[in-house]
Amino acid sequence: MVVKPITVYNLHKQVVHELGRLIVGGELKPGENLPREELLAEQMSVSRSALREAIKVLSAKGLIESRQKTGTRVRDAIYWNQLDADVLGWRCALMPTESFVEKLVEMREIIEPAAAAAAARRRTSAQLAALKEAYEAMAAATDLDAWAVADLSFHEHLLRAANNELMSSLFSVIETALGTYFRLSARNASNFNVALPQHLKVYEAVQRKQPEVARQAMVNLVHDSRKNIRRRAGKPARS
Amino acid sequence: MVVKPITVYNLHKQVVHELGRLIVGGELKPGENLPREELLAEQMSVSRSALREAIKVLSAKGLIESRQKTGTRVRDAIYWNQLDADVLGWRCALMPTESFVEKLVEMREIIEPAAAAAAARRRTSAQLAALKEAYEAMAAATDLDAWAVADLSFHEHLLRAANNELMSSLFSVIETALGTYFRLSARNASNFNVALPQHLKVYEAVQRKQPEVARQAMVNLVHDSRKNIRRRAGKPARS
DNA sequence: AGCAACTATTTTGTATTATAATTTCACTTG
DNA sequence: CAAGTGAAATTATAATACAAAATAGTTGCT
Repeated sequence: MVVKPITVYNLHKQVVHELGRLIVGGELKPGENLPREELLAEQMSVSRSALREAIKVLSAKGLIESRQKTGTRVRDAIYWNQLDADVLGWRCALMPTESFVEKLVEMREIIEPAAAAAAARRRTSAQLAALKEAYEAMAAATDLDAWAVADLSFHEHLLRAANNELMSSLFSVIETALGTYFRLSARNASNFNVALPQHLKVYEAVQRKQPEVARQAMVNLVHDSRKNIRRRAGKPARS
Repeated sequence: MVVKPITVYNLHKQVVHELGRLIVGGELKPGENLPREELLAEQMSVSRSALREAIKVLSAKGLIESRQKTGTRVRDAIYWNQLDADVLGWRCALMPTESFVEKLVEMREIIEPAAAAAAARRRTSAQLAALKEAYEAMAAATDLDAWAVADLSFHEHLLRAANNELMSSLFSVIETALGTYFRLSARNASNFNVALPQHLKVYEAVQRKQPEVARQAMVNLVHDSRKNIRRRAGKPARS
């Protein structure tokens, strides 16, 4: 049985990730110049064409800036597209400071209650049904993995029910980034489903179209889950 | 007097915008294939190299997907990077539906009160000084333009004072997008500064480090400004 | 000496061509 | 009819040449 073909064959993507990590990881500092294209291409053993495709992508993400004669230089961090999935991913993987986790959690705490309220106002019956299904999967979960999957599904369906693609897009980016720290929001294997009643309250408020009730229920939910995250993230983040 | 040199000289960027607009504007529908590179390059009068660089950028934005033999096809809208500044910009320029403006405004109403609260907790004295300066510029404004500039500056400094780059990045994207509809949030030339007292309340709460007061003041502010936006955007959005 | 105009140089931007890799699809063969 | 086989189409990569822009240096003029 063959493991996998994986002749990557998207050289420019590899280059994007390699350079992206160097920049976000701080090995290439803002203001610094990249080697000129011909050299860099040789150093990375790719053609200038492939390298340039990568450079354009990184420019689009705001990480670098090219000018003739001057060369290609790393831009200051304030210009980076912080909400780009790649940029955020590199940041999480390479600079997992406790303060940054806090920022991600803060974003989640801002979005989710608002989304719950919006969902309570605007959810369709089909979206409600999907949310119910996710909740029931959570209730039926007997192990941590099943719970985690259902939990994520619940929140995704809730966000979708808010009927604002900007909101769900933001949530998905944030959630993916947070996922790199802790696969699940549950405390441990034994009492993973302590948050079930809180999810029920959110669901019921959305079902009954009570925005403020839904918001408050979600505030309580994320407030409790923050405590868990603190406990789990505290040690590794400090190291 | 020469107007400007502007030998654009970033062909791939032009191509990005041209194709991006076609896709987001709906002229190229999801599932549809672009002409193959050689043809498309000829149609747009650019080299295949420049075209490919553009294609890579659009792929990074989630708008298209290339595969050998199959070709390059437009992806479904759920995969688009909705929070990308370009994508959002095209969306605003090409599909200015009233419902989409509502979504943008909703995002703003979620972020800004949260940012005000965070700023009240974490602002440095330097950030407070910058905020004060922006407020004073608003107070001193004698015409609409000056007011608008100072207003934007106030909100930007507030967001920066929240010390969460994800939050300020999101705000900047949203604000830019909203800017395409109405250059300013003021009602009209005569009473453009009615919101001045509300801004003062926000500033004072931030100064005194009262998060909940700051949040509530900002809620009131954005709530009022929403009414203005409705009045200004109502007509053109419906047409 | 100082300033302006020109020139040379360096680096990215664009174009062109050739070849490789991948995937689909039709076709063949057992 | 199934499984493999090969041809064709399209993107992926590479290599090369030249154009444009911006900087730095140089020259020449006052």
